[in-house]
Amino acid sequence: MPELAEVETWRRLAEKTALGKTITSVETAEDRIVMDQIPPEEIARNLRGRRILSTHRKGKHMWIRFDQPGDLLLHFGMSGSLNHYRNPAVAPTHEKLVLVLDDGSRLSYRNPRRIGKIRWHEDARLAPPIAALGPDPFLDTISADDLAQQFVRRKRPIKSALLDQSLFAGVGNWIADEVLYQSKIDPHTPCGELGPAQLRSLTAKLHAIIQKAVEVEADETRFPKTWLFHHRWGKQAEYTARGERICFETIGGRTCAWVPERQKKTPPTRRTEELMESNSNST
DNA sequence: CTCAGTGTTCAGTG
DNA sequence: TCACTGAACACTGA
Repeated sequence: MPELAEVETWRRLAEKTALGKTITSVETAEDRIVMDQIPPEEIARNLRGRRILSTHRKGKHMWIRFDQPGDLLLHFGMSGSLNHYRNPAVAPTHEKLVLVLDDGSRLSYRNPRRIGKIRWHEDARLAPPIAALGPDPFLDTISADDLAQQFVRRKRPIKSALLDQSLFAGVGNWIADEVLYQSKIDPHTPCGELGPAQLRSLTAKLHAIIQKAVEVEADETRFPKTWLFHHRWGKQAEYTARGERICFETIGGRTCAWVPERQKKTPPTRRTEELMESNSNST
């Protein structure tokens, strides 16, 4: 499930297993959809003999830097993953790129559904998809005040804005739904109509959820029991741990799982805050 | 057999 | 131009 937390977990895997090692050989698949800009043979030629110096991530993109200029960019799309193993007999299916390291172990990128890209760039930070990314909620702090500025007069539903990588790099469909559920915000709410208390709750939950997901290495079995996540897949799992009914609806072109009973347009917290503000203004 | 899906991009609309 | 929507992409599994 390649959203921010999964990609960060894979970056750490690469960091732990491959840092400082030299690539002795490279195996590539003949796949000109995943490797759409550079032929597999060229990627292999570029990589062979290089030493891995650092690993990086922004949003759902990760890249590896070497002892010579040129970055290897990995994007996982809907179904990709990164694996590390020693025994070639246990190789996963649909491997697209395998880096064989000087200790004999293998760092492997796979992508069964082929929506995802392996690319090469002199400087990944300047590469087209990465350069356009907004703040990453794990690397950067996103403040409620900044959001309030961004959202003035914006009418798109908050659910759709959360999926916008130029606003929240790395947030995907389940993280967006989880944030809205935990901060009790109706996913249809136009961005510009969100109150200050809602924006504070949203930013706090955004950081907390991602922090937790990374902390447990994106292992969903270790996500807190109260999360909507455990109940949002499939059609029959229609109730949260609290017994609330889950609604499935398309918003911003994606299926949104939400709980109308809990996620109201104008929650009590906002009313309270507006009263407090008008009181303090009038005194 | 049909359709939705953890993501991104691009054509099209107002 | 801008803000936004929806289809397309490739494949798997329910």
